[in-house]
Amino acid sequence: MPELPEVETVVRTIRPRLQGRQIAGVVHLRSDIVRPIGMLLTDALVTRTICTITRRAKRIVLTLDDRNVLFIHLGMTGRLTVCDPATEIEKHTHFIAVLDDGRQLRFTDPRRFGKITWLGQTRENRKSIGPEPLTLSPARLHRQLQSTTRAIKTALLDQTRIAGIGNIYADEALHRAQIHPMRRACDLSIEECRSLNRAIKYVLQRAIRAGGSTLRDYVDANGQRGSYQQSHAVYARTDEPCPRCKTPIARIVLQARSTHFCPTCQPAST
DNA sequence: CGTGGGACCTGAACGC
DNA sequence: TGCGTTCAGGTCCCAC
Repeated sequence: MPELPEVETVVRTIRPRLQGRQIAGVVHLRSDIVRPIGMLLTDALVTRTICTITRRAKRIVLTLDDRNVLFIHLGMTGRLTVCDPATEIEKHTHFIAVLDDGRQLRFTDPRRFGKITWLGQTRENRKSIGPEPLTLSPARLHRQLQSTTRAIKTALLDQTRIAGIGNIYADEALHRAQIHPMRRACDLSIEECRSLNRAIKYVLQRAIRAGGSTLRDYVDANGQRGSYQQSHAVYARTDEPCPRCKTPIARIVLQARSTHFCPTCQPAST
């Protein structure tokens, strides 16, 4: 569900409620969403203070006062909320941390693609996560795309190449840069990479400003929906007119993911 | 090593 | 009403 802008929005809305709070208790309702598999976080978390809450790609990063680190990945349907203890516990709530102010941090995730990963003091992540798109240079993007013949859309979804872009923002950025999603990544010129880099930053920043895109489940830590879906040019707009040229938006399936583009603005060959 | 395809889950929307 | 199918903001694993 959540891509970089949604995760960033959750982090920004949850930070004032979490930062500096001490963890008073932990409830595991399902331990199989924790990595290492089945680890109980009680001993690691209780009496610890949450120092910082930040984002790395699509992961939420909690740093504790003992310098240990916890990653939270929301998967497709994960929600992280801070609520009053009297609030009814939603179905599919898998983990609760009770805070020293009495409120509760709750992790809810119907599809269970989300995970809470205990990193401890480990600095590096097993599989390297690619560079952050908001601070990426056109030259670096070009380099990241040079080494693969896969479709550019597929390359943008590869989190080891660039981290944080998902199905919505890949389609939106490619439309803005006027690049066909099936073009080979290694065939993009430096000029096209410059344009794509600008487009990626533009859509991600605009989406963050709008609080993300809510198509189904996504809400921020206060339960608020995002509004960027209203600005989508192509995503989930099959057959609607392209906002630039009015050609009906096409939908194809690429890597089992639906892909939306304008056949006129995004030509298959240059 | 790089790549494509299926697997992992639940629930909402739709067609019959 | 009810049942079957399809689809969904994401990775992960496993044959080629």
